[in-house]
Amino acid sequence: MDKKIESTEDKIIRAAIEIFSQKGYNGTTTKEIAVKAKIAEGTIFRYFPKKQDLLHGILVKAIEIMAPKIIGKGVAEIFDDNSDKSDREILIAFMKNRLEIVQQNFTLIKVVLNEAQYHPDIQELFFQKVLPPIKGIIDHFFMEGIKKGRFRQYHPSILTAMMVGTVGMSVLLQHNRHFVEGLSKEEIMEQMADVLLTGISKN
Amino acid sequence: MDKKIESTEDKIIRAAIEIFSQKGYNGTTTKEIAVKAKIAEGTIFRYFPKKQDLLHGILVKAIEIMAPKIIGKGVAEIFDDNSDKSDREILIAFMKNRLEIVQQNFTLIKVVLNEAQYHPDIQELFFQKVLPPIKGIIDHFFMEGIKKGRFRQYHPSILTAMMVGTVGMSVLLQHNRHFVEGLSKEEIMEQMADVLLTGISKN
Amino acid sequence: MDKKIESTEDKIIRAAIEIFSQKGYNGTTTKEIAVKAKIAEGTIFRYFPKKQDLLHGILVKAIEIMAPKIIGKGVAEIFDDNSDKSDREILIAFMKNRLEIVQQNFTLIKVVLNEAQYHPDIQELFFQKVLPPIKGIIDHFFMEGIKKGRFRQYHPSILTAMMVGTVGMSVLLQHNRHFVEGLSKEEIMEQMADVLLTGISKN
Amino acid sequence: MDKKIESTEDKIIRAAIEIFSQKGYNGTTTKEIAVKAKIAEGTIFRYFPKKQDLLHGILVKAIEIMAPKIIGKGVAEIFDDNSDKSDREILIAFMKNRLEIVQQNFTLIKVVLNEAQYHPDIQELFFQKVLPPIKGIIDHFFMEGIKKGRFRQYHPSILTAMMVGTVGMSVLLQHNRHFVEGLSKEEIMEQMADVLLTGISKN
DNA sequence: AATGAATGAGGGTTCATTCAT
DNA sequence: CATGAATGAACCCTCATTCAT
Repeated sequence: MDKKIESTEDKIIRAAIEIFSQKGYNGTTTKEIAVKAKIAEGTIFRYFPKKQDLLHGILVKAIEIMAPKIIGKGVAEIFDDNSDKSDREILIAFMKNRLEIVQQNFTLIKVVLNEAQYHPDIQELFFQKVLPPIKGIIDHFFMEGIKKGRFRQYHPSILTAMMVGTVGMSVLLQHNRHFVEGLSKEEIMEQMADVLLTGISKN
Repeated sequence: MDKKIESTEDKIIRAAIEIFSQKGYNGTTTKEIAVKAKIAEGTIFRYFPKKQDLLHGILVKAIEIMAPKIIGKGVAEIFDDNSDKSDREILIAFMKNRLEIVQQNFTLIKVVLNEAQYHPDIQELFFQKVLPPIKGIIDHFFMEGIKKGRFRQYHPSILTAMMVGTVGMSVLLQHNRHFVEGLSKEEIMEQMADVLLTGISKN
Repeated sequence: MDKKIESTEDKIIRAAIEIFSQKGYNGTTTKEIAVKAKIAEGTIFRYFPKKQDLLHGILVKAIEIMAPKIIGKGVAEIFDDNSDKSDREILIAFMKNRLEIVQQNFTLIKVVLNEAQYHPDIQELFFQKVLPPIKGIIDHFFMEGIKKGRFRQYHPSILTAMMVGTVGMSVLLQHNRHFVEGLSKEEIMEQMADVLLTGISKN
Repeated sequence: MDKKIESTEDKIIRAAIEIFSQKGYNGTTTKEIAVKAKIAEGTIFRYFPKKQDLLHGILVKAIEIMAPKIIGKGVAEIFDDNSDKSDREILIAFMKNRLEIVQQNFTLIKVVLNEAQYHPDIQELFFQKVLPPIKGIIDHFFMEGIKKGRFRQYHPSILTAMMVGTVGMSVLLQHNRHFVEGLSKEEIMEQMADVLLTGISKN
């Protein structure tokens, strides 16, 4: 009953995300998208007059889907629900939650990040609409810690960058079983959070 | 006088790397490469019978160029030349050196990493020829620190992953001036190394 | 009003046969075919993904068109309708009928025979699907004559080969007015049939 | 010692004939010819400025090689040396001799006949220089027979055509073992000659 | 004379886009 | 609205031909 009510536009977007993530934008034909979406090739162009427009549609979709998860519930939930937890537990919960979100929307994120490299308009949208709120929240998190004297005096954006880099790496590690052997996804994330936290914390 | 003695094959490879890094493999035409290399389009196919073969040529080039830098001089230089330095100074030197190498070969690395996503054979080569030696060296560095009791008991590969992620992020930061404002490349790298080191070190 | 209802596929096949017969497969461009068929070049590839496939399409067409003419009506008609005629009249009718069929489909046959030389798959199809039935019928005709004591004891396949060679030559003679001067198509065919018949007949 | 003294031009011609006969003129690259002739590709163009010129070279070669065999020795030899033989023996010897010549120069003849279809200048040369003498000789042979009252009153050119067609078919039969089973090359030729002779002879 | 690297026009083929149904 | 046949520009690639060595 989920598929039945999916609009034609959504079917197209979904198919496009999936194939773009596998073959890249330029490596994907509109025919392939039509087949995966189970519609006629011509139908795509009723919704997205140019193939390019599909990328914009995807980015809009990405913002729609991820914005609430990242901005809305995410932060409040973690910090409020865990107000009685230690810093370590909070950071780990925070990073695990991020990892979760990224992994759930992996193909979507992959497409956006990959194509942003080559499409200046996508890039611009990404740097103006997508990145700032995410960065803002994490920056804020670290700034609070610094202000409250629990974290050392680093530039918050650097800590944000490191956390993003760390979470990013841990995502990539999930896709490369040989890199770290013998540890579960959770354990990896925890050890990484530990290193970060120890490096950041005042004592 | 530099260009005069460059072989036709090298001219092609160089042009291909440059344009692939800007537009991606599938977004680049052999015509564009020919124009940039200032040769006839047909000449490309004397050296690389299929466009695909250009990617292999690039990967081979990448291995040729970077292998000595990463494996050879890099490690010995830093650790031997700095044997009287503190851990902090060594790690910073190490990471800065890495950053330098990555930045000097940024377009080349960008192409390889991007296309490895879509070309299984490139991916395989990368995971079998390129990644292992790099990972081995860094793993070794951290294992030594752990063995000598200076670093805590983390899984070395996790520390490697974090360092790579950190260096990777710092490269990206160079290309996004808005992310961290007010700090130089050096300062960013140093703060990051500091966080890592503090997180890792025993005391 | 004839052309209007011709399918795009048939238009392509027809144009291809015509140009292939004039310039050979390798001497013909898909562009030329498209122009002659009055369609866009790209359209050809909706029906025949590879240029090669055009040859198969033509061979299939050839079998479709000629099989009924050769196997079906041809034999029955001649032998049944002429049961009261002399051997000479039957053979002449038979050969004339064959000549007619070959001449009507001259370009088609020319293409198949020419390209069979260079395309093993076409060759195989020809020797397995096209030749056997034709040879079978003619062999049968001569075998009957031999069995009934009207023809001498030659190997039937040799007589078939001679008849085919003779009809083939007479086709070529139509295209070379200088070879036999002063005789009509009918007279040539009749004299040839006469020679054959006299050579074959018992008395 | 045969190859050593072969001129570069002859090496090219020989290689060209061989490959043209296998792949056709348009299906053959000058590179392939160069490789088979064991020379550099550029060398071909010193002798034959255009690829087309190779065909003329081949035709000239064909005339050079075959003219003496067909016109000169051939006829005299057979008729003089066999003056005490029966008509049947003479005709068989004649046809066998022709068959021999054709088979020895099969690739050469194949190329000329095939390409004459598509190259008007080759065609013209063939119909003006090659065909007439051959036709003339055979016509003469049959005319003599008719004049001397041994052969019936057919148009000589028709008999020539049939003989050529018959010899031609027998050549093709050599390349198709399945057509006539159980008979040797000699037996086939003899039976064919028998049919022709019986058909032609007066009693 | 011979070489073979370089050329570039042109070939087969792909694919985003249009449009009549 | 949806379809899919048709389009043709542009792509990758081939190959006859040129020319510096």
